[in-house]
Amino acid sequence: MDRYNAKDIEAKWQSAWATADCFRAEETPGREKYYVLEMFPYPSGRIHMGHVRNYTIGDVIARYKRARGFNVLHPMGWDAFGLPAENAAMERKVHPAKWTYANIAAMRDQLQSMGLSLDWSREFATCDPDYYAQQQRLFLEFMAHDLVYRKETWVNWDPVDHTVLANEQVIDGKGWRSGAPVERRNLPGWFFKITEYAEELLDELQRMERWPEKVRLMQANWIGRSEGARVFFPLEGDAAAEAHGPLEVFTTRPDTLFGASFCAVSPHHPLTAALAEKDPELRAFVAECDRLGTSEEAIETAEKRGYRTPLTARHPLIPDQTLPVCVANFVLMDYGTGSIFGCPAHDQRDLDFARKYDLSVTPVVLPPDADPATFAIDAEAYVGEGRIYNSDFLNGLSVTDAKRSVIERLEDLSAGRGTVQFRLRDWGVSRQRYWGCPIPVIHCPTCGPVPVPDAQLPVTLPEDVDFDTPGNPLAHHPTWKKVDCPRCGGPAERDTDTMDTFVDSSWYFARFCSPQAERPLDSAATRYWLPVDQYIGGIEHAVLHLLYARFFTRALQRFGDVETVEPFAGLFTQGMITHATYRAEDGAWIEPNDVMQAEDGRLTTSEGRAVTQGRIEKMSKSKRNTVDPATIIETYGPDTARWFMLSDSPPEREMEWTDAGIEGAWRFVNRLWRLVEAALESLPPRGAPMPPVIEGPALDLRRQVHKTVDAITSDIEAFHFNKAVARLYELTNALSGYDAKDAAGTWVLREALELLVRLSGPMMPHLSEELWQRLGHSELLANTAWPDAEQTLLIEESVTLAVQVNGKKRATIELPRDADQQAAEAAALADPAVQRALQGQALRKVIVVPNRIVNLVI
RNA sequence: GGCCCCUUGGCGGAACUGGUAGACGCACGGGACUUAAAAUCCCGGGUCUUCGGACGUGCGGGUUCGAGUCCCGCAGGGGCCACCA
Repeated sequence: MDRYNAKDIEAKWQSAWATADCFRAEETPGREKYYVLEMFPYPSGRIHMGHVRNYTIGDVIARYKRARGFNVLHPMGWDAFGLPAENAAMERKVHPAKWTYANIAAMRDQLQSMGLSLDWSREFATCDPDYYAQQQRLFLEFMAHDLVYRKETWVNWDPVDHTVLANEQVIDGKGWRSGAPVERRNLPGWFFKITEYAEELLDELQRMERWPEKVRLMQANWIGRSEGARVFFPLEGDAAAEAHGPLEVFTTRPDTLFGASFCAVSPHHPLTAALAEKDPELRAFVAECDRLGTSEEAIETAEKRGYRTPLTARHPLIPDQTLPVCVANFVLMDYGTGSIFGCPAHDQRDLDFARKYDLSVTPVVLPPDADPATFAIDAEAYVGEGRIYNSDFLNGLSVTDAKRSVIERLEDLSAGRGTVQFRLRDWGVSRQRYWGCPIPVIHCPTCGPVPVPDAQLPVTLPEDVDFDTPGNPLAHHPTWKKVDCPRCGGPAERDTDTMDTFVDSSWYFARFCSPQAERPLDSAATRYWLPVDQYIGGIEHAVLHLLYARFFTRALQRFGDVETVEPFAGLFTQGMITHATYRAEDGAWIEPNDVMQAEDGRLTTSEGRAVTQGRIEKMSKSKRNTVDPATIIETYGPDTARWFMLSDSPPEREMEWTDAGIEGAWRFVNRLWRLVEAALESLPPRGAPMPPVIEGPALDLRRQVHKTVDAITSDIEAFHFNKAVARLYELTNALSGYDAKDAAGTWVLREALELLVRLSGPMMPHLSEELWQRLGHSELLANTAWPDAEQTLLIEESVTLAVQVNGKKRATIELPRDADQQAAEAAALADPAVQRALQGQALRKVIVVPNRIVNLVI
């Protein structure tokens, strides 16, 4: 008997599927569709284990749904713009396009070696001019629908690389590449109006039942709805400022208004700018605030600092009280109104600030058991519940009632109003980079920003660019940006920024419906295929990508391109792949490949250096604890890799990669092979009629097989792949111990093996396909329907019940299914172990749960 | 600092709405086959035990005939957000 030859067999079936073109998806009206999508990869050059897990899960679902008769769309593409390509250009003198497309070719080969049921005819990369041309059309649609606007804002600026950095690219206040301290700069850029949909994006989360609770919660927190009030404080002390109108602040604690002791505005507030014009000291203060980084560490260690302006603010509810107005470094311009009132007694930041600048601290919320005469605030603000006091008409109210009451009063006096504030900000998409989708706008000195006319699209990236000069290669290009204004014909310049790569991934799933369409989307195709029925990817995209895509889909609906507002009806977030880490004595990380175990169990490198094993951590290049999937697939074949990925750990949890684990999977692949091979000769021909009588071990096996069909079907539906794997092991174990005694016995054996192979199909497609052929089938397993369990075989004739005495298990009894209470009680009482436990005492109560348990209470 | 989640053998994990805790795999131990090894096959296992049983799902309490599952408190681990007023 042959050993399973992974390489030949797997290549054979991959080409058979390709020849049969099994996985090409076509719109078939009237046939129920199912769109399975895994988050498309960044073409770094090689796939990693996270990809293997992601695409294995997706492929199980896609193959299963196909077998269930759905018209499945399962496409693949490349999230191909981004900074690494520019870094490669700088470091290796290779053009980003060349580097990216070479990586795509290499990764496509690797993905194809996994045997995924993908429709490769729909493949595209976001850096294809065909794709980004359509994205530019969409950008112009956003402009036409007033969903994108231009403004100046504060960004992280790397003074060495001359570029804006995303927050994630600022590490400890320094640029991740240059290491230079990041500055804050005010730069113009384009913003998508995602905040226009804040309420809708938040509300709809409640109805997205097929999304993980965790992701919905993270998005809800990110959108951050707060109820509160806007309050107007009339300003005094400077004619210009008074003309500016009252100071508008946002608060979630209007109930503490009587405890206000100051007002503070952001260093970037217009009022600050107005005052700074004639106040050099204030200008210096603002400049200093800007030098402080926006990194986590900088914020944590930053001291609360303020600058006292000559202004005072009149309290809206206490006519004879005025409050000092400060510029404070902790007030953010882009949340609320960019200004606050400070109530030090009930807000820790305000308290820190008040103590430093010696401002008054008046408690207005009395904790439940506190004495109003003695309650005082020391170093900690009181933020809990309580009764309002020191607060005129609010005295005696609860916090909640006081909020309502004070808002009513403010509204009566036109001194404020109740409002809802979101944490979500508009999405800034301009990036000062080359390898991205050019923003299709021309800046004209007379006409302002002018959209590039449709006929002139796409605005393509120039190829002759210089990466040796720091900064944006598009801005440096000698001719690219110089154009005539499409409106007045005068000399003008292109926008030299490109779009955030998250824009590229915000609509690719819709483009897959009609990847060659002349317009961004073909509404007939999107109507048929969208929403994505099952989206699968990493939890790291819980907020940004998934929120942007939800926003985009709403915009696309407004443009008439799609019917749905939610892009992903079902979302599954897979866990990370972990691996043990190893370090040499000098602390250097050692790759698992280089670790050997000596006879005495000690670990060394191949050169004999001592190695210690560290914690099990997420696979990462920095810890060098990665395992290359290409090596694994080369050694064991894709089915073994896929099988191991699905075994043991539930897919949403972390999965530890171990050599023993992959070896175990390899053993099972071979065991399944041998099981079928060994049985082939004794089997009746394919399609032989079912024998009239099946009994004894054959019937038992048949019951188990059909129960397995039933169980695996629901396991796959529920993403419980580890349980499906366990059931296949159990069935295999049963088959190993099965001895076919007669014709009925071998008939059942054939049925069992065929079902075993069909159930394995989505998980180990190559092996299953080969065994299916060896069992005599000429039709591809990939084109074979999912089996149905024989319902009558799922019902047991006899059941085992546990018998408890006072809740402790004392025995088990066998009873016919659905035996009545008296029979169950009698059988329980007849058991010797039960009698021993009862010790002749009278029963006080008997609980019988049919087919489950008998509990005797004495 | 805020919000959320998790905790079951040596390990990963099973256990549908409260009803036989530990399926299945990994690792381990024993045996068979072999000159031998590998591969393969079979068997074993929560802990303790006076062999009757006792104790066991992070810890302490509660509800219930019955709790891994529900409730309260605590501890440990993890995640996300974070000068968000």
